[in-house]
Amino acid sequence: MTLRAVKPQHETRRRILDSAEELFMQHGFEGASMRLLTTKAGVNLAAVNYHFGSKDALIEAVFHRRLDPMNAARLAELDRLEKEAGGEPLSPEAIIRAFIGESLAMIEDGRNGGRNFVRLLGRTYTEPAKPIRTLIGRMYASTMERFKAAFARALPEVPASELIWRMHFMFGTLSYTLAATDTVQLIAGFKPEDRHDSRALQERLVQFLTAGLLAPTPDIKRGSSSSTVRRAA
Amino acid sequence: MTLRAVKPQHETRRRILDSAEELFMQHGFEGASMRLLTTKAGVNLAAVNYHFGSKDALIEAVFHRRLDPMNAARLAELDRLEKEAGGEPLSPEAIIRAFIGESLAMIEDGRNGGRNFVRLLGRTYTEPAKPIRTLIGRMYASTMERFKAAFARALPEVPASELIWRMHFMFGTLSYTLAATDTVQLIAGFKPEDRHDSRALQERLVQFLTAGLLAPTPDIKRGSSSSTVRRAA
DNA sequence: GTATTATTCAAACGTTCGTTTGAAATCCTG
DNA sequence: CAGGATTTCAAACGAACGTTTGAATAATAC
Repeated sequence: MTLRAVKPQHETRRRILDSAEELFMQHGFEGASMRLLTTKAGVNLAAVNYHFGSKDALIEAVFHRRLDPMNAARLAELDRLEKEAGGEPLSPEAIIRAFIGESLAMIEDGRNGGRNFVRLLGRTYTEPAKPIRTLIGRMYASTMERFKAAFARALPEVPASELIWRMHFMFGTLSYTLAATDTVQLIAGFKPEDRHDSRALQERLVQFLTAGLLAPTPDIKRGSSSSTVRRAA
Repeated sequence: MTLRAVKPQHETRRRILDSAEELFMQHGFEGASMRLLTTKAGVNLAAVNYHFGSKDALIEAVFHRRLDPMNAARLAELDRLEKEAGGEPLSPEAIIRAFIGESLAMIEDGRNGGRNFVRLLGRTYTEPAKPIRTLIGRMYASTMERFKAAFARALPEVPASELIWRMHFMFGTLSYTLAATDTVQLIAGFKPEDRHDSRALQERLVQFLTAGLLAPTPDIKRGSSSSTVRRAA
């Protein structure tokens, strides 16, 4: 009588991960209880402990499922660009696009939960719990090193210490944008149709971040103006 | 025998607020339990409910104590600048300084808990819990409207929709910087002495944000280049 | 078709949560 | 210094938390 389709190998695991992704995003890690989570997934309460071991292990699994491929794609894109450039340093804008492109494309993936994950990710950068912070730090370490090197090659005149701050700022802008664009609305006036248009959002972000990255640094006075920022329009 | 000094009117309230501020920052709102919180404050477990009514009311009180004066100072500074300019629109950089200056100065206030609050604030912008989000939104509404108007006057050539996005990006950079500068370290290489030097941080942020705000917009082609960002150095 | 393994399930575990209670202690006021 | 209001305190409340258990069920292998 039950017309259940063919049951994949680990359908239960996938259902749990999907629900966890969404509920962690909506209520936070502590706020999303096992009972709420398993009920939404349509599985038994004990299923999480059986398949993942613990709630903490489930949190780890949620991040590994999406973040590992995402960072791999970022590195692959950077590799592709560098191969294509044949030894020449890349343009800062191209590096920025390689980094933010992968996460922004996920915003449009409302069906498979990619959008949920991207918002969850943006929130997690400011997560207080230390185990989660170290987990995220470990998962990003190699990717950040590669991009830092790419930026350093593209901007040899910018001191390393300044570059790290600029990358910090850029990452913060992306993080906040992913997390808060359609939740917190401190500034009234957003057109709703803009929120999920990842193409337009990407262009806006690239404009903003590229300009910020290339802003004159107060320390080095190689150009004409030392500290004043020239108007663009 | 007890050599307790003069006990102010509401010493208990203040002690609770200070502990809550720090523990909410370290462990999140749900992770900081009443028992941990009251123990740290050196007060009885029931004191929070007696003085504030509930944990949620305590959270509200934590924000009101600092955020109301902070936003008032932002508006006062903006008023002062506009009076000084006598009808002329302000420079974008000056408006940015008026907005971020108040929160950055707090980073150096390690003794009175201002630093704790600023980090807590940065985290809260991506807080999942809806009551907290609406609370923060309400507390920022009028300030954001005033700054939006100031930016619009300073940048008449930027369309309103673009300006809102740029403000969104700027606020995100500030928020992430406040929250994550000395916690999450995705990019290795920070010099520790830089982290609490609010003066240097302010200059770095102003450079970055001003350049981002003034970046060429793809829509309007008033200047020479349409979309390409000119190198600054 | 039976034996073995993997998964699901309802129930209960001990702990911790935010809150309430009523009496004791302290502080103000007249 | 007496008396009333305010604040503190130890104890307990019911509810919700993550996890464990052992039997029932489903899937797989021989």
